[in-house]
Amino acid sequence: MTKNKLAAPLPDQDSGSPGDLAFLIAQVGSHSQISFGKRVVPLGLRLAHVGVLKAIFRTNRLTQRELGDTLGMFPSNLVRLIDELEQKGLVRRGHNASDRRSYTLLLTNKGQRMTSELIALTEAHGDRICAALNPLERRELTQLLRKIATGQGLQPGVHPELPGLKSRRATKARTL
Amino acid sequence: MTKNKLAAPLPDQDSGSPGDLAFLIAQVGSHSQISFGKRVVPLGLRLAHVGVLKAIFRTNRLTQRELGDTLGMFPSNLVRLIDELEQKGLVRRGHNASDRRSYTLLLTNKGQRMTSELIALTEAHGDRICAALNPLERRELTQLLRKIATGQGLQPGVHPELPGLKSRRATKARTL
DNA sequence: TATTGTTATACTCTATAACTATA
DNA sequence: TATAGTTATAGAGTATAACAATA
Repeated sequence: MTKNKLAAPLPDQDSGSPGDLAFLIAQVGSHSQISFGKRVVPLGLRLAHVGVLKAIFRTNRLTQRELGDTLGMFPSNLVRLIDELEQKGLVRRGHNASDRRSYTLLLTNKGQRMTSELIALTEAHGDRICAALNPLERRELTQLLRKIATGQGLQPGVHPELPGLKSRRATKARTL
Repeated sequence: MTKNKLAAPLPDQDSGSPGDLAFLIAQVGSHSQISFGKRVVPLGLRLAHVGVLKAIFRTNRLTQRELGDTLGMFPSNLVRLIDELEQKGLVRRGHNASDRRSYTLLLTNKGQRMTSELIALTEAHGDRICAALNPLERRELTQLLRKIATGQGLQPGVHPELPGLKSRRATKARTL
């Protein structure tokens, strides 16, 4: 039998201090990401796949190396990711006439349809996340977060992954 | 020699749609988390340690099981985390008179000093993250995010970890 | 019989180094 | 000699099952 001696009074904990705000940002952000990750599973994709598809969709004819630099991923890990997307028939490695070492990454037709579907899914997801906010509030939130993002030098469209804690590589990234 | 044929025009990408907002939230949130994680390394801690210390600090005399439920962690993984904190002399496993199977987790004096230091660090961190916002904007942002957080049913003070994608357990969590 | 903390282990993901084929 | 992609593998982190002590 659990005692459950309903412990200790709770100190206040979101007093509106900068620290609490930073935590709140991380908390809501993480929730948004996890929630989206779940929505994408029925399509047979993981979050990482989505990032790659989006990047290929936006910047056409990227090389694997360029894609890795842009997303801050290791080329070695990108290989399997692209392999998987290729096996699903979403991405194609096109041969490069001018440099036979490298491939250019292309979306197949199926890949383009998938990307469209992902965009729709993203909108639906965003709508649920922001359900508590009216249109004006959403615009305000967007502007506030954009200010932070540019202030912090974040690459638009690139989601920094967590384990990058160790040694995130210098990113000669191009802008997406 | 890299060709670097500065590829393809860039479609617009933060048009302010709900999907873009959800992405922006996740992006800024992830950045905040990574950045804080780096700041905590010099103290010899990882992000997970901080979460545990905070939780023990807030709710006194928790049991490992209770802590695990609250944070949504597996008891097995909590063991090593507590081991590490105990080895650093920050946490102590106190014996429980009424149930000799379980321990109650306590902060040592050193652990309390560390927690104070962490709180100061958190404030400094938040201040840097929000550097681009004036006090009024910070209050606005806090309120907007709080609306989302409560709307989404987020546990105050509990940061959902990413890999929970798989099968996050039903949390009989108590409130922190 | 059920529960707390633990151990051992499988699985996934990230990071590093070495190899090949081109340049 | 350097670079693109690949392979193999080390290293974290997360999840699951089984066990000893206690209830």
